[in-house]
Amino acid sequence: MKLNNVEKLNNIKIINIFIIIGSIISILYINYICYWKYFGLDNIIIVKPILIHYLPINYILILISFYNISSSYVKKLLRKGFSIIDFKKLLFGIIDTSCSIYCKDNKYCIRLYSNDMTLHKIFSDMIYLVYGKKPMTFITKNTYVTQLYGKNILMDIKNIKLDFDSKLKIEFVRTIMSGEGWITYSFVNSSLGFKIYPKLGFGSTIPYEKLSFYKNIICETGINLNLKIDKRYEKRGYLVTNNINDFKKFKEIGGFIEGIHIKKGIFKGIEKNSLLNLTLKLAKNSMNFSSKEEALNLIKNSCIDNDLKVYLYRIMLG
DNA sequence: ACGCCCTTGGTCTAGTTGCC
DNA sequence: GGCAACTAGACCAAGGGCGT
Repeated sequence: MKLNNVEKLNNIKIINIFIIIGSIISILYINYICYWKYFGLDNIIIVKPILIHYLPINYILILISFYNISSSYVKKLLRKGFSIIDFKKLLFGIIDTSCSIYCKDNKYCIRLYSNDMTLHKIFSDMIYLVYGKKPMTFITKNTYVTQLYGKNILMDIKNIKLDFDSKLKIEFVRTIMSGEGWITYSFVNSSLGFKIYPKLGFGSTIPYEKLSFYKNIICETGINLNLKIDKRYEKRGYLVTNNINDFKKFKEIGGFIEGIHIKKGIFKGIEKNSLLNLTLKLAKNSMNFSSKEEALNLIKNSCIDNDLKVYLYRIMLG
């Protein structure tokens, strides 16, 4: 019997559920023989240290299984009824904006660079779902790299006809924004103190034609990004807005994919959605700070609190 | 004319690319 | 996978438009 890729993903989930149940049973059993069965008996001294030694393994297994089950974005889309063709279009967005293609001797290497594991997991899951290939992810000095050799995959994706219904367009924008989108602040020292100006943008030193293409698609979801040319390079630039209505609209369509973090800069490590939510919160009350440090501390602490809440909420939901 | 604040664009360097 | 060269992804401060 040949399983299709959706069935394989579901089987991985079932295996992980078994690991969790098995781990919980073994923890309960170990606790039972350590603390109840042998409680008060002489051999507790021999039995207890050996068995307790195995306890962390069970907890680690549970954590790994929860992590495996919760690679949720691709599965959420499957549940929403996204087809293989839809996933191919999303892959086009990821490959076209976030990946590099290295070609030599008629071999095509597709590489995704990012220090955010969530994006790698989504990319790998999508490739596996659509083409049945598991890309290899490895760590280099500063970042993770996911790569696969696949001329056929590349040709197939490059030739895909890019037409979207509104549901797919929104996920397309969320996907490319999660890879190449950025959110940050300008800190300006005014007479009233330090003021912060949020910026929501896409890409950097991207060729003009490609920028126009993505500007239009993003615009069709109600988010107006302005095209800025970086004069250091020939017809290259980025998209950016500081209009809070565009931030609101982006939040309305779902914002960045959950779990995507800022790659570098002063906000490195903060979840992009946390900063987006905080920006919308701060926009309601114009805030001045006595120093840049004060502004930075407030932003970072608020985002870390929010990340923690989201994390605890996810654990509660299992 | 003044000053606030949005916009522009130069600069920096960590992350990415191309080659091995 | 490792490494050197290069550039993508911000960062930051000056310019200039606009309201008073």
